[in-house]
Amino acid sequence: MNLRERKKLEAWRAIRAAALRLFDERGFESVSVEQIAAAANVSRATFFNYFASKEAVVFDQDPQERENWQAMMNARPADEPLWDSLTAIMMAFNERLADRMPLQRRLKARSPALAQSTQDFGEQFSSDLRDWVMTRTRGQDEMTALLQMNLARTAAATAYQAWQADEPFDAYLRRLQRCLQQVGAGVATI
Amino acid sequence: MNLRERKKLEAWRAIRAAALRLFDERGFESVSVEQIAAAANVSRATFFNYFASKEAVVFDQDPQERENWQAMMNARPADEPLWDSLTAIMMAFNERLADRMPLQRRLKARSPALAQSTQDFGEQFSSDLRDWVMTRTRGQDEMTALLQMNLARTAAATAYQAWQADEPFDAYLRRLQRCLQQVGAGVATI
DNA sequence: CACGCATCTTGGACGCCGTCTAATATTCGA
DNA sequence: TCGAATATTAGACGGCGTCCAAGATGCGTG
Repeated sequence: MNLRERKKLEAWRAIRAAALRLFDERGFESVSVEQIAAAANVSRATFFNYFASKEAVVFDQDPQERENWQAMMNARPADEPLWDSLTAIMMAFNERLADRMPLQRRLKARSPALAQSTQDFGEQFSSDLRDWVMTRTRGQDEMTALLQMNLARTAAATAYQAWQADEPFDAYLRRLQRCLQQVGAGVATI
Repeated sequence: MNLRERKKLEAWRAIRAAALRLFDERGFESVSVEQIAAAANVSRATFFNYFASKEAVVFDQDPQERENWQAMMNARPADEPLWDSLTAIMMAFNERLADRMPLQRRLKARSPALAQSTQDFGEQFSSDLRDWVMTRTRGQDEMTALLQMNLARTAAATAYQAWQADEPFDAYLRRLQRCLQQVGAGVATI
């Protein structure tokens, strides 16, 4: 790793750390990008060099995390049924969010603007997942593959919605597992 | 209906009509809220009195439409399985979008900012749908109800994603039907 | 009709976001 | 060691979304 690359990663982390600290103290909307930049000892322009928006600093993943999940995807055996791969990938991805998700959730609860934001932890992950699914199922029924991928994401979204304020992160994970199973088994009769 | 209420509806429609026309001519980002307001003969402040954001003017539904789908939801028989109700509601809702969805899609295709926006046609609809589902399944397994609702939305999202640029609206509707059926039947093995 | 009241509209100002450019600083490769 | 590639920065800009106080418009009552 270059000195340049090391510095980049360091700057990225400094900005995000400063931003999350300030957001946690004062709330998302009461902190301006200028204040974040100042706290991280960079200029406002540099902030936007690393993050596309103020919301992105809450949702973007550490650049090194990306390599992790990409490796995880590629490690799935090629002959595994797509849905089994998807559930395994989704569970593993979410387990790794144990430390960041509660904070992100607290911020969302306090700030409507952030909650409304379409952005999500999934943004980058979903993009990579889509690529993986597409190469994994090349030549087969494309829409069904797309559908299964979206179903896996919906399972996560539903478990997240059902996550009560006072519950620990584990409760979310257990619900995610249950949602994935339910979806795989077909719609229940209610 | 009051004169006041009639004027309100009229203003809402004038603003939206002007906005969509301008967006279609010049693209979403090249039209400012000021220009929309001017074209609709209202002030900039009035625009924000009717629409919460520039994106909202693309995605919000006509106030009268809302009564339609609410009536449709409440018309479902109480003893119908939830998933059957959801598929019927989702199909009927989407059929009514025949005229607006192609335009909205064209705008999205031309403007990345709009495409990225988390907003959706579903925004208001989903909120009402959620309320309907919650009262409809009161006392039963809440998470499963939530899950089914989200699955129906995912079916629509997937059909939308698979909608090729040159296809007519009907192709989207047919795919939506197929997605709903597939989800109801359980995940296929790929 | 006349009046006061509620609601809607409007201009103007404000803070902040996100983009851009041109100049400067830093690192890299040779 | 030096030129090329890349990162950082200040500053300016347009536009979005919010706010307020003043004026206009429709409403129910006497």
